Amino acid sequence: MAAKTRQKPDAPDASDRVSRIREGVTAAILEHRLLPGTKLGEDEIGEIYGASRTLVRTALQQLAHEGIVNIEKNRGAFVARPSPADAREVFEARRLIEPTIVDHAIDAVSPAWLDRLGQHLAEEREAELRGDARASVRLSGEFHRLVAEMSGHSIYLGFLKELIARSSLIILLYRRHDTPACGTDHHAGIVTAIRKRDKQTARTQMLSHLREIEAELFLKDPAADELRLADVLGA
Amino acid sequence: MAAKTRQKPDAPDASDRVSRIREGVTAAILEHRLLPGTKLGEDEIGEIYGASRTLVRTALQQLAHEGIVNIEKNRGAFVARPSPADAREVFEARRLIEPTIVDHAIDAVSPAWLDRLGQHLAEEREAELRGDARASVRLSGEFHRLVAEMSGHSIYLGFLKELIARSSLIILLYRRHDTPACGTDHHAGIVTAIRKRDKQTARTQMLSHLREIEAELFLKDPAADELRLADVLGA
DNA sequence: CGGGCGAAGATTGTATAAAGTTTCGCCTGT
DNA sequence: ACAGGCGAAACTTTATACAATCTTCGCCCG
Repeated sequence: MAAKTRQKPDAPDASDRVSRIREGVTAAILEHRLLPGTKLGEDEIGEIYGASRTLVRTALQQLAHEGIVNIEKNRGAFVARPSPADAREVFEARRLIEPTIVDHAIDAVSPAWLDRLGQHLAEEREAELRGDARASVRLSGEFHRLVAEMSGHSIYLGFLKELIARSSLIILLYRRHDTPACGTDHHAGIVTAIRKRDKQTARTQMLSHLREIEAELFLKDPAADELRLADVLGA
Repeated sequence: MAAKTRQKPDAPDASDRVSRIREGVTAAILEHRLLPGTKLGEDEIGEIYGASRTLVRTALQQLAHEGIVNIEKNRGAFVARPSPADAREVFEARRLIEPTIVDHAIDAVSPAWLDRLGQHLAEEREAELRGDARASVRLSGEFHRLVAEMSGHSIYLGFLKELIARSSLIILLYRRHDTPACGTDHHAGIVTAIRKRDKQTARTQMLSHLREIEAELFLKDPAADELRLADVLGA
């Protein structure tokens, strides 16, 4: 009895309006269209999405919980600006979690998933050739998320979603050179290892991939973020 | 310039009313006063804390994001009832993260922290002797949280807070025997290893501690939760 | 006597309005 | 000319009112 005729629980963010707002803002941040420190006014966003401030506020609170938005009391919401210390923590956490995620993904491997991964690699290559930096950044993050979804481990997936979003901000703030193409080949190597169900190689590749991304960052003094932001805004 | 005269960022939940609600409900769940499946009506909670529904709603949404409350559309908020699969995921994540946290805690060890740990162990023993099951459950979780705070790793701390809260629900739902005293000695052993700055032993003890907790659980069929809930309610 | 339909009650979702806080410009006084 | 303070505007915060939805209980029909 009590048939589960409710809406599918695995579609937590599909049609409701607050999720549309949340995903819209998230996408803008992940694609580096919204810069750290940008103010996110409630009226402003509400008008864009045709929603009242109540819904906007809900979305912003969720984003704050995910760590990509800071809400300052009586001042409003701003795109987060992770400190170098935050950056180190985020990447340490990723180095801990993602190798394990790859393990699980290999356990759950299936033709459908392999198709999906191959398709994703194609999209990444295409965006690369097109020189579409925004799409490249977004797809680069989505690759890691895809592997996490594949693993079927919902808790790791939730954690990694947060870490990826923060990583996007960190890379924007602290990368040394403009290296948009960093790591496309790495992803291909990881997929190859997954295809072969070679856990050891997959773990190692994921780990070194993350290390290389972090090595590209300049995480020294806490004033660097202001410098970097000035750079971006001046451009 | 721009002196950081804002309210301390490390006191994110001290005086504002929504945090009081959130922490009140969280404490009730952690102490097993609120059972899984219990409905959390907005008016009901609002009246208890003397707050309007707006604030209650905010608090419930935060708790939902932490995974200890489920919000069903047009039906309301309920104390979460983790499935056996959820339980396995939670403990796997803890086995992955907590040994690393202990490592960091040992790096950050100081007399003040050792005092704090010793004091906590004393509280746990006292609650044990007193036979205060609620306090025991709460303190048992707080021990792990304390170690995470000690590590100074804010991301791991955030993740672990979620995992601890869910663990409390899981233990309530799935433990075999009524074993309230499970693991007090384990905690003492971990603290001893921290005192000696013996990372290897500390990691091992933490890992076996978590394994033993999970071994006490009965994570078989998905119908067990209903049985278990009926048990508790009948008492 | 059991099952299904329907209306009333209750509860949540959303919007709007009132209240409090911060910020920024402007004006005055030195 | 410049420092300091006053005041208005804009924004966030909180509360309340309205609309939509679900649940429940009673009643009617089979």
